[in-house]
Amino acid sequence: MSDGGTGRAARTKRADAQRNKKTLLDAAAAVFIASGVEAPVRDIAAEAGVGTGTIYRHFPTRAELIIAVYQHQVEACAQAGPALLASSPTPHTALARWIDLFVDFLVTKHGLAAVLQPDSSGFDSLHTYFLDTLAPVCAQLIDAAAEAGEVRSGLTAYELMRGVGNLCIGAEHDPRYDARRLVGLLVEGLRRPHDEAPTA
Amino acid sequence: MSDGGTGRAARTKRADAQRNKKTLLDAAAAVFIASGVEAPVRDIAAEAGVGTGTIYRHFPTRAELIIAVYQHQVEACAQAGPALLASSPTPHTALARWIDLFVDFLVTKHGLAAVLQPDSSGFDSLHTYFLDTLAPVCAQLIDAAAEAGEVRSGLTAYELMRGVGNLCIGAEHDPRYDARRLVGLLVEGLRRPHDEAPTA
DNA sequence: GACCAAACGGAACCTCGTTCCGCTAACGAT
DNA sequence: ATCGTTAGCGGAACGAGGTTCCGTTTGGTC
Repeated sequence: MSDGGTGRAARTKRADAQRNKKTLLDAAAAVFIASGVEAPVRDIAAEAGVGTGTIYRHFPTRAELIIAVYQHQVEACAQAGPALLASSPTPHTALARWIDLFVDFLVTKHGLAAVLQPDSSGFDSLHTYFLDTLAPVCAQLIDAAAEAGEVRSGLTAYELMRGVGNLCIGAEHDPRYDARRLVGLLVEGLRRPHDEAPTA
Repeated sequence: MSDGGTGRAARTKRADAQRNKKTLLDAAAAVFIASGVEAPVRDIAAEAGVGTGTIYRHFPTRAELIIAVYQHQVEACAQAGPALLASSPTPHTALARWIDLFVDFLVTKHGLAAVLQPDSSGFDSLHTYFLDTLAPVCAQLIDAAAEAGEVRSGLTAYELMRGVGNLCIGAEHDPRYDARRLVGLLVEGLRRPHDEAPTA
């Protein structure tokens, strides 16, 4: 077989390529922390000590690089959903806590929220990845809360995720704007008034 | 005196300059409707049939042009505040209606909301203009509602405006995302629970 | 050690905001 | 009506950013 010595099943990447990919991810993470997610690709290349072409060989687009950098955290957030549902007193509390997690994540990554929207000039893949990963989890929490009669119905998980994401935009450099508080209000508004009839 | 014939008090602009300014505003408005607020300056220049330099003579920056185009509507929105307060059954209702007005405005202008954030690469003036114009009105409505004991305290008009603006981002090309609904939820969350003590 | 495709680096390209500057023509003075 | 001044104009040029291209380097194989 043409399987490389290191190799698992199929075609293994060349050693320097693997090394570069990791170097790039580390460099990108560092630059994102230092300069925000909107940092120029060239800066990341410089930090990693590679040419710009190398970045594009590994990540077809800036958005893919961002996805790769945050993938683990997004997945961790997704996995926290069921756990919170199990450990929280009520589903609405679980939902609120889970959203807090998400907000903390977004708010601490400079500029990430801003780039989460569809058609943000080629950032569709980012938007899609985040939403595809997290919306199902969110839906599960919403459904649980709805079944418990704690929230109004009619709001989709997609909408809620987008709303929360939007509220987090620009929170990082503006001391006058507290995204957490607004998200809290939104989640509070989601709560079904006691006099309102359940849908189910 | 060096006062022009047409002139009011001081130096009057040349006739062609005034004409071009109006042409530019019209062209910009048309292009914004057709292609969104993010349309390239060159497109606007082309639509108006002038060179790009001409745009910059009249509007030092893209943001200033956008401000000029929407100035009337923003001011109309600001003026609607007191009127709504007078004509609505309760201050919270007035606030909700006024915010609806603002949301309708934002949602119908493709991409406007997205450009309303601070440091959106040189769009600070836009952010400042919108907030300076509308936040005081919003504050008046919030205060009235707070005095009536209808809303929680602690949220600034600035924060609310930014939150609402953020929620409107990207609402225009995404049928799955209804900004109005989310803003409605937010305003609902603002309502003070009946069992909560007033602050004042 | 030689060969070859995978990977690399970075110049080049495109778009977009903004600036610069030589030319045009509006307008007040005569 | 003509002239001179200069506001105003057009669009080339610049810089920044994402992405592509291609000649060169190099890891892996025989």
